[in-house]
Amino acid sequence: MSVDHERPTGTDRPTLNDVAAVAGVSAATVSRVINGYPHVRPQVRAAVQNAIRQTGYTPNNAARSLVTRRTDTIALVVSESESHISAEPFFAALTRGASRAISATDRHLMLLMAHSAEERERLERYLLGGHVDGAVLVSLHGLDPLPGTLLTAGVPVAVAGRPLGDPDVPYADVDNRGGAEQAVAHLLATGRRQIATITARQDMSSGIDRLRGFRDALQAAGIRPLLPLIADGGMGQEEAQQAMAGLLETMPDLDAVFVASDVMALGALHALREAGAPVPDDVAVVGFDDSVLAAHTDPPLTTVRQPVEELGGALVQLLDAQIQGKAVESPVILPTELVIRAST
Amino acid sequence: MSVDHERPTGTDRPTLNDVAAVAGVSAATVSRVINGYPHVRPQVRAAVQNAIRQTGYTPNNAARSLVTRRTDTIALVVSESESHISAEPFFAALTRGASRAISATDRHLMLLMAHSAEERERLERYLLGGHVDGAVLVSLHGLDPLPGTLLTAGVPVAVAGRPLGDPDVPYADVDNRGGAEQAVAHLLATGRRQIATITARQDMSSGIDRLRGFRDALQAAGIRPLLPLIADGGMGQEEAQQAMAGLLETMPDLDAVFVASDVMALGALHALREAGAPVPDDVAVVGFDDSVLAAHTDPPLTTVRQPVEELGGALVQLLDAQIQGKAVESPVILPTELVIRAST
DNA sequence: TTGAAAGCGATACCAG
DNA sequence: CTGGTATCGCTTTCAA
Repeated sequence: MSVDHERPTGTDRPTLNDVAAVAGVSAATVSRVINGYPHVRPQVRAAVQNAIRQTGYTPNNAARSLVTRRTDTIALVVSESESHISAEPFFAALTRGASRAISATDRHLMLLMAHSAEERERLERYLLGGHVDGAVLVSLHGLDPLPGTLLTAGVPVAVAGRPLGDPDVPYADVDNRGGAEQAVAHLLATGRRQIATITARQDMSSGIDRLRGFRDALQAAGIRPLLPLIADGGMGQEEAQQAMAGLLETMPDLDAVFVASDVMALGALHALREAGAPVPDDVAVVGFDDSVLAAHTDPPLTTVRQPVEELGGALVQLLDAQIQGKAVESPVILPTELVIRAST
Repeated sequence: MSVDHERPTGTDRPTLNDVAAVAGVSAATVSRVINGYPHVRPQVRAAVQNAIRQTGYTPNNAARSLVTRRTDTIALVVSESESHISAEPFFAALTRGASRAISATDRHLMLLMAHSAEERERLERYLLGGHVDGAVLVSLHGLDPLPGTLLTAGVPVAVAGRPLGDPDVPYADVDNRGGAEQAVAHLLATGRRQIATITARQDMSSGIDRLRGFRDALQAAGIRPLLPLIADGGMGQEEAQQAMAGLLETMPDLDAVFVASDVMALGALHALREAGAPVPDDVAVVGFDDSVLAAHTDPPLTTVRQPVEELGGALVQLLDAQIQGKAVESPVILPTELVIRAST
């Protein structure tokens, strides 16, 4: 209960030597106990563990990392521009999954967001500086050179979502193509034939793959998707709403639409309501993501659920393999699942 | 392009000495340049900066931290149980705000989530172990002793949301009470008089404060809120829906309801639709949060916007003050704003 | 099985 | 204004 001489911040934390003194052994032995080195007499081990408890010792990460050259830290890198409102649930779930996997291996999660070009540069320097044992990269845009740069510098990398550029970088993704196929198959199974799609931006693999799945499913059913049935929905709800309105005008006998995201599907629902086309009686609607929105739209939205949290875990495993020098089996593609609600 | 002898992870990064050698100065001088120490000749400074660029040098954090006893790292601590879907946008926005503020001071953000009691303990040890310069605590439950523990151990702490326990811990919060008052004032201004509320769980300050604001506003208007007009909405949409149904039964001449969150307000809207009570003609509804949902409900929801991203920034500032030994002005209460839509 | 001692890379004090 | 050097706390040979 000494009150005077309070140092700024826990200056007086016990060190390895303090523990060693209490246990009556050398610092080296304490270190061995802490790191689970096998050849230590049980008695000594016990004594050391006692001393650790008594002193309330915690290893100093900096000192440890200085000599081991490990940081026990994994970076999760998020580009700011992606943190659109609609992407937040995705980001949150991915983070949760990654966090869980990271703590399971007794490491820590550093969250790196670039809010500007300048920070983007700082971020790159940091990652190259050996401050983390690996990096999960989320939401790369177009042909971002970052993964390649890191890999050649020897920094383990795992990318969320199929990267558009280098196909050799380890990545994990949800089965966007398969999900789209499921959605279309479901529409076909319920008797729809004039099926349109509203696509998301085609500069991300998810957008591309969902469109591809759409096409594949129709082709497999012997239907050639008509070009006018493919509308660019941009990213947001409003754009999708306009796209839907456009589709209705061009193709009045349309009976179903597969929309590349739930938020966009919401826009489509609005357009359909305005046009007086009942859902699902006139037009069936399928979204993608199974976001919170989906259960709450009117009518509730049939959509494709993607295992985002698992994706986070898979990405960490991809890093783990690289760190441990094991064979990396990339890509990891996680299955999606159709969630049927009232809109179809 | 040497392929053999690939060391595990960038083992051969340049050090301070390498830079010093290239620049033809001592390591001490290089250090001074890096840390912006003023008394260095411009020429020398330039030479050093050149050498840094040439060598691609990045300071080794571990080594630096070992001697400075700073980590340049701020922890963001999230209790797992809070990461309900409905809380995700809050969490995402807070993180973004904190991240921005943290990088502004050239530090890094460590994201710590406790997924179990065991991990919760590990987390506490970690924080106490001096591995971070400060911790932002999100979503404390009830009377969590963590902030107190950390503070007495000399670890700077900032809590998101008014903590129920120790009132002396530095915290920042949005003006839940004021927001509720605004909401009720708006209802009163539009002629409503039979105003009910559906509260959120009363084990978090946000729930308590929103109810308090509701009461205060009515009292200020000379209306004594009738007890039957206060219904416990628990947390979720379903519970709120039931609560709304109950309210309608007890108080059939109700003309407005203030609901403690948007998700819960959605439940209320459902109940009202089922009861055949048009919104806002029969009953006006106000939510809280201005979440993504709010703009998309039917009708779009009047709600209270809270500056969550700013909250994240404020929390970091609170830590900053403590780290720098300046006076900490806590609490910081950020203003809320009424967003009027079609539900009122 | 254990101890002694040499660093890991950067900072900061003390000379000069 | 700049250089030499002790030091931070821990891991890891090398000997014993």
